[in-house]
Amino acid sequence: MPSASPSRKLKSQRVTLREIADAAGVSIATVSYVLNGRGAISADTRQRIRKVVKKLGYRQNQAARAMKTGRTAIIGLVFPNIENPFFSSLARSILNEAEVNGYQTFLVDTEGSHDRERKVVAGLLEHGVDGIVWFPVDDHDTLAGAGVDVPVVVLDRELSGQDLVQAEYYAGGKAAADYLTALGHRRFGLIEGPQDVGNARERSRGFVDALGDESMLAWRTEHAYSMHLSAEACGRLLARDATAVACGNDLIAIGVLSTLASGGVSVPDDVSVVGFDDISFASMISPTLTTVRMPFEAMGRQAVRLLLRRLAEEKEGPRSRITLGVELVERSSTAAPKAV
Amino acid sequence: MPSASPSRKLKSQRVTLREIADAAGVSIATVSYVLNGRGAISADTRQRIRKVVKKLGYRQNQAARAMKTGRTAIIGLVFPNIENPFFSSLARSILNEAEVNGYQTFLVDTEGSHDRERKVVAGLLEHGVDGIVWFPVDDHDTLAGAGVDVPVVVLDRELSGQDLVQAEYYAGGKAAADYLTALGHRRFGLIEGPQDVGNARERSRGFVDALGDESMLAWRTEHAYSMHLSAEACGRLLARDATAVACGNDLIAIGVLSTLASGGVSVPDDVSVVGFDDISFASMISPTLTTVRMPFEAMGRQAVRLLLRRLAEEKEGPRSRITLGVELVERSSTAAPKAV
DNA sequence: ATGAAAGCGCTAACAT
DNA sequence: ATGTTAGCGCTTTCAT
Repeated sequence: MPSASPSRKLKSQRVTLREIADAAGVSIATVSYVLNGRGAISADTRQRIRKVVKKLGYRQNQAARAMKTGRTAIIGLVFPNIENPFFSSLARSILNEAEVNGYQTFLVDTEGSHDRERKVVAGLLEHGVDGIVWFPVDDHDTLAGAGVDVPVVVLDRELSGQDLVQAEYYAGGKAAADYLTALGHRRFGLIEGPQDVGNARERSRGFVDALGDESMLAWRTEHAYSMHLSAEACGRLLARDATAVACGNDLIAIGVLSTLASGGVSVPDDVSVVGFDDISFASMISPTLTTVRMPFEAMGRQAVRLLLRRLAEEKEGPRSRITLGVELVERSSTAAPKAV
Repeated sequence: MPSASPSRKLKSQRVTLREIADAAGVSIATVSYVLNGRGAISADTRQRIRKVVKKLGYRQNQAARAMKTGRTAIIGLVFPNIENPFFSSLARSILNEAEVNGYQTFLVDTEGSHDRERKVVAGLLEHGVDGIVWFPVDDHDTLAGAGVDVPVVVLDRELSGQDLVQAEYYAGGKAAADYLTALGHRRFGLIEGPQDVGNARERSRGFVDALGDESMLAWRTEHAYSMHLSAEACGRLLARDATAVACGNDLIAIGVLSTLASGGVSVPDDVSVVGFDDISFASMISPTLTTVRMPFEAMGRQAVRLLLRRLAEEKEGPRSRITLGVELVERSSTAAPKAV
């Protein structure tokens, strides 16, 4: 055996419970108690320990803690694309609410891929996340049967059997239509978001239903998952056979504004444009965009709270569905149509 | 003692090494070896174990692993505001590079506060992150003396003694000026980003230096951390005493475009506008924005790689500084000035 | 009011 | 080629 070296300490420079206990002349149990506010510890020892903790710069080792408690105080956030301002706004509010509740958040980007959804969630599970907030790529439940054994809250998608937080898409579409018809518009164009997800379909449905008279819809086209408008959409737009165009989301609307501008069509004089979401850019561009505001802040907050509630109590029990209100924000991309 | 109950299993439903070992008729060490590709295990047992692992849906427990190895395979990402597209682009590339290397990422938003920088980093450290990628609020090193005992890579800020990844701000400013003068412009306006951070100062300095002749700078004003332009900037802009205006970043440029549009000033016919960063919106708005492209992808990748290199080898050693090139992207917000 | 001690699930020396 | 075993740092039950 090697000679017993007097100098140890070569290992981890991180201060442990043991060292605190020694320095304070108590047992590690006692230190643990005061750190976690458990047990009955005299004010005296409590103070002494607190002092040592501070002096030595002790930090709890959450990994060790997790091994005993089975809880990591980590949640996973699974998003399709954080570069999209819609998602980053939502992510921000989730991050914030998680932190307020003492949770760290793993953020993973699925890049719109089902395969990646499975893969990244597996990684999350290895790290023992206590729960997951998931914004699925589309309405497909890629996690079904993937052995996810922690609570999951789904955002904005329609997956059966999952806790859900969403917004009033249908009402939002309706609000846009009502607003436009109240302004006097009678000939509409509609550029929908990708119709493979329920919320985009609902937005469209709300809009079209509210129009009532089908003949008022001059044209309707779907926008693919890409930055720029389709040739069809551009043609429709510049043909000017509608006095107002509704867009499935603000990104589309910004593309529309851009196309219209380069085509020499004036907004809102020649045509009105309304978006959906109210991403931060909607109020920064020119003209500022009339749009239907998504409750980002509230959605993120509710999603985290719902998750934490599952963690704390009702592991089982009926699925919750929280639906939050939307609101039309009037800006300068809309106006009454010019008199014919 | 309670009667030995035949049914155990009430505890953790998560499959452990032990269970795999039992099912495969080997020791847990052997399983550990094949899982980690260590030791010399016969192809036969290896296969048998792999099969059992799959069948039982085993997942490594990273927390337990971390306790032994002292490595969590987690990095922390500390950002001022992920809602800002500049940051979300950078975040995305970091997230991606981390994952490629087998790391999970804690994302925390400091909301531009020094206090929060300290606070969130403490949280990160409790969870044992192996390293941190930090985009400081400004050039102030709030973490100095905070007892951060893991490698840190700083983005885009000038903090002494830290590993650093940044871009050629000065050259970018210069590129904008050179481009504009080559077009024939001689009267410039400059709206700088907040000058309390070095990179904004460098952008301005590069621009002004390249002008050479001071008299060519008709006016110059600073943009505060807020969404909209100052009254001063608006006045300057609409006074039209410059044929081209350079902006400290794209967000400012978008505000400028918007102000100009509502003031009836045509871009680029009446005045040219150039931004900085090339956030995704720069090419979506109208007119599309001429700007200096930041190498988001490369910066994120390099930052993570630098961090991992520190983790793997040179714990000590001289600080690295990686500076990445920028590039002017010509779009439709700039043109030669109208003949006088 | 405080302490002793049993693990949580894993890795890696060391033994065989 | 494979098994035994000692912890990693913590929480918590049970004693005292």
